[in-house]
Amino acid sequence: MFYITTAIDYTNGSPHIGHAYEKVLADVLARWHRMCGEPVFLLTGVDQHGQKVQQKAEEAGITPKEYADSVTQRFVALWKRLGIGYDGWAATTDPRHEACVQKILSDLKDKGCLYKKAYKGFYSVRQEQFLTDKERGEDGTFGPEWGQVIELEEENWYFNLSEHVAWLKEFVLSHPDVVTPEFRRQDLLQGIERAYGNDLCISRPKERLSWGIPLPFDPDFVTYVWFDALINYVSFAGYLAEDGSGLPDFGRLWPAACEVIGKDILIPAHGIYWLCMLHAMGFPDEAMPRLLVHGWLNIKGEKMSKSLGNIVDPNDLCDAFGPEAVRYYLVRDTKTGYDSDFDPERLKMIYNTELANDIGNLVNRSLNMCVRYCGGVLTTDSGDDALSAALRESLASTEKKFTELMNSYSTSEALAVLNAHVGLCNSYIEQKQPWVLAKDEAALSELQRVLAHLLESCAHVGYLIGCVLPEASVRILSQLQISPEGWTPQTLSWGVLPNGHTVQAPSPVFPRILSEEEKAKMAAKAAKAAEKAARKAAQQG
RNA sequence: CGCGGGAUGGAGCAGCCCGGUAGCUCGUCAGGCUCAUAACCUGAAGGCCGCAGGUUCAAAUCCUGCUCCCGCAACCA
Repeated sequence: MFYITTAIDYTNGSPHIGHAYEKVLADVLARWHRMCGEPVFLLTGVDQHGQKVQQKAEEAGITPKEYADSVTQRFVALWKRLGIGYDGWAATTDPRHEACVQKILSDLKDKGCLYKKAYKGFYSVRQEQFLTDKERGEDGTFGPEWGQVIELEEENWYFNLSEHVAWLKEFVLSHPDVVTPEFRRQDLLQGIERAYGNDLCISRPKERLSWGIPLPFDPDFVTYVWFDALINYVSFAGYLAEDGSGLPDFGRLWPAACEVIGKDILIPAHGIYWLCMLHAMGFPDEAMPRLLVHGWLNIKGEKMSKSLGNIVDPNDLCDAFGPEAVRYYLVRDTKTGYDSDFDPERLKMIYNTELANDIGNLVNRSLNMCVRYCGGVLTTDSGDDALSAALRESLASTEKKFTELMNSYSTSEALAVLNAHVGLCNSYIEQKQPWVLAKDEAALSELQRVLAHLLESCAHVGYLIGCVLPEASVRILSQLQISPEGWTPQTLSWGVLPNGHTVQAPSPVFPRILSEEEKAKMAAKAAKAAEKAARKAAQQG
């Protein structure tokens, strides 16, 4: 079972391109493993509790639940549009989740992992949070942004995090694959060093924050959002679920093969809190999840933020380029684990070159020649030659590399490898010149062989790209008149298109996206080329 | 010396771990082709691989020092 999760998004604002990247990445990986024949469960959702949601709701004059639900709708709509095929939806206001959180809290309290303690410190009334020395200005005072600052003493519940840190360090040291990429694991090890001696406050007094899950053993408090949110990975996998809850069988899913998160929430949330929580709950080392940490999409080298006003709405991109172009761009132009620079011009460039010009055009020209020269009928038993053999070898090694790269989350490199085979096919066409072969009856078998090699390649590429572009994959395969039912990347081998197979006339799978200006430029270029050709023809006679 | 990431032809990146003609995509220029989505193929120009030292027969690659950019430093994907 490949159980993959994403971070659940906080419902205090609209989804942006960064949210979309994480979900697309997870969806691509899920689709890949599903293609490979593994049972897959993709869980995503929303984190609906917490102070910011409560505040936003108050500003809007509605209840926190109403506010969270309205934002949730925007996420759901975007995931639908982007084709995120999730199997479970983790909304933290789901009563089944709340019940699970409360059970876990009770269990931890029974085990002696939780205690109540008074904390005294400076508190900002306006920001509703305790302040530490970090918030002090250079002169040692708290700045005006905090408003009225008072000294406050407050009781809260704490999780004995510090008692699990030694275990955590040992665990992370002895399990190199717990965090991908490796340099993030090093970050985590450093973060762990800073975690010694500090326990985690897991409650908020109700008079300050009412929008949360009440502590089962102390109704004056609600659960701290992270403690609530992290549990989604097990609660929606069926942990401690009632019979008939409709949740999956926990034993089948857990541990998560891949929890996809952003670099900002590795430390301390996932890398420290979450793993220690699981350890406290009694999960053994073998039942710890694996974390895949992705980077950020920056905008022109700058961090995306509301204050800079450079937030990119994925819906606008879908309007302009289509959801699948957005999907392809996100996993193609981002090296998994690292930051990348978001640029709509690059999105368009990559779409036009790799999808429209390379793959799309290859499918189009191959099908067209088959229909035009052979009535759309494929002949696969027409001899062999060195170039064709090389093409078959390229395809086989491409599939092997693609598989390895996808299994190690390297989506960008995997797509590059696939594209390289497409390039070879286009080069093969130039060398074979099927339009010349078609004029020579004696060359019929070679023509048939060339077309068979091209269409077979199109079928394989069209199939494999399905984990990134499910709709385009269907369009390609349906033009090839073939269904990938029963195929897996591991068993895919030469000959999926049988002798005598018939294909249909093509229509562009990836129409080019050009502005009026670019179209004019293209036209000028074409006119120049035509003029030159005419001049040459005149010279020759 | 807080920590980490990065600095490679016009742009974006790979190569660095395991030293030995500097590679890819886009762009530019020239040629070819005409089956195709004004697409495709071939070739060329363009880089003293951030700076300065060192090790070596040989360094983008190893070592030392320095400069600059970006992020993190307990709750923004």
